[in-house]
Amino acid sequence: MRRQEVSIEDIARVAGVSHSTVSRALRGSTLISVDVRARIQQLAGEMGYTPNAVAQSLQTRRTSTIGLVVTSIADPFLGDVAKGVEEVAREAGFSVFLSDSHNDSDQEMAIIETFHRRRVDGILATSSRITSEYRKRLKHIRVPTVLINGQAELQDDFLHWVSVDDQAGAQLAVEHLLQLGHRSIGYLGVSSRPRSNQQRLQGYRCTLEATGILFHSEWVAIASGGEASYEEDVAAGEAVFPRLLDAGVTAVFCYNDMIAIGVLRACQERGIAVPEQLSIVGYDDIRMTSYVTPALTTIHQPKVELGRMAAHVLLDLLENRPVQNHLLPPELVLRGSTAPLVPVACHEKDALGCHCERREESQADT
Amino acid sequence: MRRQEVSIEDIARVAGVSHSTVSRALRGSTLISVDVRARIQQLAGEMGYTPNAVAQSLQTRRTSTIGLVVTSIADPFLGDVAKGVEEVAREAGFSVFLSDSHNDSDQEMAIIETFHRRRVDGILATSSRITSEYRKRLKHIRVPTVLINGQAELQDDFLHWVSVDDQAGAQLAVEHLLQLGHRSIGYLGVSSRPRSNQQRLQGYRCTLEATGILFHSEWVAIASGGEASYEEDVAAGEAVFPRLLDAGVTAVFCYNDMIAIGVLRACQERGIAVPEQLSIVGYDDIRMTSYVTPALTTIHQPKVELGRMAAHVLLDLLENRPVQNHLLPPELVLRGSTAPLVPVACHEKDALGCHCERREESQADT
DNA sequence: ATACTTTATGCACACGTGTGCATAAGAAAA
DNA sequence: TTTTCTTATGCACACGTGTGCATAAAGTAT
Repeated sequence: MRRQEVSIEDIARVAGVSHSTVSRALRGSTLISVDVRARIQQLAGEMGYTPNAVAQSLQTRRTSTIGLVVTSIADPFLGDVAKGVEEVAREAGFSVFLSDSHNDSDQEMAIIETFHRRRVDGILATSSRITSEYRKRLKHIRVPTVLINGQAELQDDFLHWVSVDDQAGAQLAVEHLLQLGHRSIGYLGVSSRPRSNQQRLQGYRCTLEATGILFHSEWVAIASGGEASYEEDVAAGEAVFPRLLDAGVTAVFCYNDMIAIGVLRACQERGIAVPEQLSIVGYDDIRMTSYVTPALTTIHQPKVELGRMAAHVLLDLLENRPVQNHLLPPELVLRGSTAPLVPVACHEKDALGCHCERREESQADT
Repeated sequence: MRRQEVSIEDIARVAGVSHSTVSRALRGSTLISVDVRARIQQLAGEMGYTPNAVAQSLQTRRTSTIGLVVTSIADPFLGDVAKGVEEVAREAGFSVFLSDSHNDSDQEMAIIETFHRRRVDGILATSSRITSEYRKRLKHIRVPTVLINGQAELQDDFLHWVSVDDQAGAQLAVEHLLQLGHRSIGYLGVSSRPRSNQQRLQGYRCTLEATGILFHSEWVAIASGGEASYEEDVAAGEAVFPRLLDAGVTAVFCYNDMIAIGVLRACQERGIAVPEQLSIVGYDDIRMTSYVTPALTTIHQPKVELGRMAAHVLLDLLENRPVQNHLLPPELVLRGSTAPLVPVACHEKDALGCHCERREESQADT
């Protein structure tokens, strides 16, 4: 039923030569005389020859293929990363296997196993939480691997990585809020992505302390979520935020943009004006941040660049070029969810101050 | 450097049998005696054997691999579709090659060529604009192909497809607006995705005419965009909307959610209250629609389901099962961007009517 | 004991491509 | 003409796996 593909053997038969000659001619070997070479190449075109990459892979022991594991391809953050990866890979003649782990370690290991079975030349994993047996297995199969924004501490020399500097990002966020005059700044984190959460919390804490502000544990709340989905993050932000509010913060730095949107919602429900009464800083700079009201001030992660960089490191690794890990700098993006702190004695800024009194009335529905 | 993988030949040597016996034992063939079978399977585990899928593919002439072409993996719509595809594929033991065409026909053809070279068992293409030479080539290489929300008219019997019913979606949108009392309803479309735009326009027009409303060409505006990116759509909506406004529409049905957000922005700039003064309906139901203000009423496309369904059709095709194309039903999702038309003489609905007076004040910042 | 069936295994080839080595053909040198 | 060197080509094997067929071993029926 399925049409038989034409092989170099078929071309050889028609041209009256051996398959070796055809193979060499098609690869442009100078061993073959120019006229024969030209004739065979033309013939290949006419006969509609398409090289069989599977056979080539078996022979050369290289598949020109990389595996990309993501925690969720429906996550726009990872969509951007994947775009960068695919772009660089394709340019270098590589194809990309994509697989979605649902942020589950077991599934991720199964995916790695499949990739290994398919003899991918290298593996890229995003936001991966690498367990110890996982690491052992990776070490055993010896497939070059690069982690993107990895969620594990890495001391092994066989695992490479490219990440955005979480601590620096947190510092940018907190410094921005400090500069606006805020002194009671909360942090709203998550437990489902332990490492980056830890890093951002660390950056938050250090920056505060460097300014001489004592660390208040009640200013920090960690939402214990499951598999890190979109809707979950919003709900988590919405649910956990009141705790920080009770602690009296005037600004919140959120683990990511979706959490921040959750906080934004909680504020809308309670009639808290953003940014007049509360400043909010998100993290990631997903597209949505430009379109919510108010638009979110956030920390930009270079997502596509992250993917590109990781792919480059992996390709270098495959060519046995020297490589090094990369820590990319995040950037502060100013939008509309942050504003200067209104002084307690508000004699000069009465236009803003008037919001404070009617905090509890502007609530109606639900 | 790279460790040598263990092959069935290696296992055979250790077990003192031939590689054929190992091959059969590992595949659970009853030709091999139970004890030998068990011993070999155990041995394979101990030696860390991982079957070489490349060699298997060469032999069986099946790669258990499908190629997925998307116009942009950074588009959250396609991210969802990809998720559905990957899910079903993996469950069936298939791996997915992902490639991004940037909505460019030439690149898409190049990708198809690569997929063919890699001998994928089947191809899935999303939102693809299939040119005639493209179709010819697909027909020639005879790789089973399923189109997802394809942008071309299809009469060939070798091309299969799964789509969401655009015309029905448009009908839902327009009927909803009619029910709210609107009679001057605009359509804001795009030229970069001709087929679905045409279908939605058609549904819009038919529904209006079925209600006895004449078609006004000045109620329709088509934004002529380039490669269909996110930001472009918003800008297009924002730029083109004034034309419809001048035509006097009280409601707009938009080609997609991003266009609708563009319209929303234009309204904010001009101090037009949504939904009190203008109703807006989007299309796609991307996640963002829940988080903008007001939240967008829109037409939901079952994105993940679309991917799942397409993958199922493709798998059926590969198993030579009878298949049929699918037209999935869209759904209307009611949110906050649509409201009843305020009657010209507004004596009964004064709660809404009062908004009309302060149209021009509610604007402050740039 | 012989002939026939059943069971378990190996041999050899196939899938399509790449490449080291031998060699035939032709050219150049003696 | 013979020898040597160059150039172009084919032979044969390799990559790792699956499978039709032959066959050895063991069991069963005559």
